[in-house]
Amino acid sequence: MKDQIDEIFQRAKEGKALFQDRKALSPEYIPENLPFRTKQISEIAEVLAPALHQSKPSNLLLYGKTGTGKTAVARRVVQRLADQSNGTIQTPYVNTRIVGTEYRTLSEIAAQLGVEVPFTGLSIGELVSRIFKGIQSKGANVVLVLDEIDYLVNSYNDDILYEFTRAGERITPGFLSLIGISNNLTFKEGLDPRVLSSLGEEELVFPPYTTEELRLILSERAAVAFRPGAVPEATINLCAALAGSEHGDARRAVDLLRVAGEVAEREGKPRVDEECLRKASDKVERDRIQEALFSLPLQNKIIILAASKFSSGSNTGELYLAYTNLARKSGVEVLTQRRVSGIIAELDLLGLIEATIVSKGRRGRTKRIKILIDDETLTRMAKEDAQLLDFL
DNA sequence: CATCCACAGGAAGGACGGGGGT
DNA sequence: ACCCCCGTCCTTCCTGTGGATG
Repeated sequence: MKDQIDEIFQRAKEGKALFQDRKALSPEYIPENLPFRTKQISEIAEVLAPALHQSKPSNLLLYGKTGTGKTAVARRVVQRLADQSNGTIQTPYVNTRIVGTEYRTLSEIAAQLGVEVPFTGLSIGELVSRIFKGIQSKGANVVLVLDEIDYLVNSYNDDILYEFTRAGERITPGFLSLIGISNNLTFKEGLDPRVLSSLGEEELVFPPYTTEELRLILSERAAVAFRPGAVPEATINLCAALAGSEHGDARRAVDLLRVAGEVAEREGKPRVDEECLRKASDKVERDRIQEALFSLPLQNKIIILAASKFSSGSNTGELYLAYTNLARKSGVEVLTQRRVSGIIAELDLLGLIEATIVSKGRRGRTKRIKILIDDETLTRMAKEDAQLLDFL
């Protein structure tokens, strides 16, 4: 018994020695140095520079896949701009996908500008005019960063962008410039031409990091985050390779390294070896699935359970029938096939099931559906929900 | 080689709940 | 008190379609 206790404490002591600054691997951390992005940084800085002598900078559009440094670069440059302006320039930042809706995007902007608005109840138009009024009354200059702007445009429309791109007419002494960040290279297609020509005054593309670049980024971060020698080079290489094969996403690479460190810590290993990394890779994926699964609405859960009855996969018609039975049995309202078809598409997007369109010629066209979740996880999900207990 | 199945998935709109302004 | 707005889920109605089959 004594040995066991000592062992745990010993692990904790060693584990503590593994990390020296864990924050350096957190998703919000913006490193002092942003490698391989000097060109983008200076271009953005040049576009924004006129702001410091009171003239409106061009609007700017940043493109690039997730984890290519768009957000970090934009935030860093904009923050410096705000610092240099002695408080004359405000730089609100909103990630439209994270806040979720048009309304919340606007109220978040308002909040960051110090404009008080109720968190619901107003019309979009009212919110927009309050924001403009607020800016106007303070005589402020604003450089607004809208992250994942493609989400906003695709889920809603470009009305908000239209308002902001013609803000010049409504804010007379100051200005409002827009930096849009998009993961999607084709999102411009759905844009109103007037918005496009204004928003796209300047454009900048962020290419994915190569495996070699990821390797350098990771070792730089590791040097800050971990005690010297805690992360062997082979681990860094593997981590870069894993993330590199998935479109050069630096955020994911860093996240993976952090989890690997936590695994090593928990297991009391003296260093973060390749095995830790592989375990971390599994864990990240499992966590993602579990998170998505457990937070599903009831109907979606029932559909997943219905899908799980077909061990070799099913199609939309079959699944709908099974779902209907299941829902009836538990006294839950039965949705239409159209809705179920929509939910199937959502579940596919979440990676919880795999749905591929197949054509069976004269016997129609449907989706071949397979669940990607093991029974054990599924059972745990059903146990969480009182209404689903019967299905076990 | 046209046909026709079994759906896919877009468009519009409705019910409902949370919350305004005046 | 009354009417308005938004977001979330759904429904209804609809047009579109890959390819085995007759």
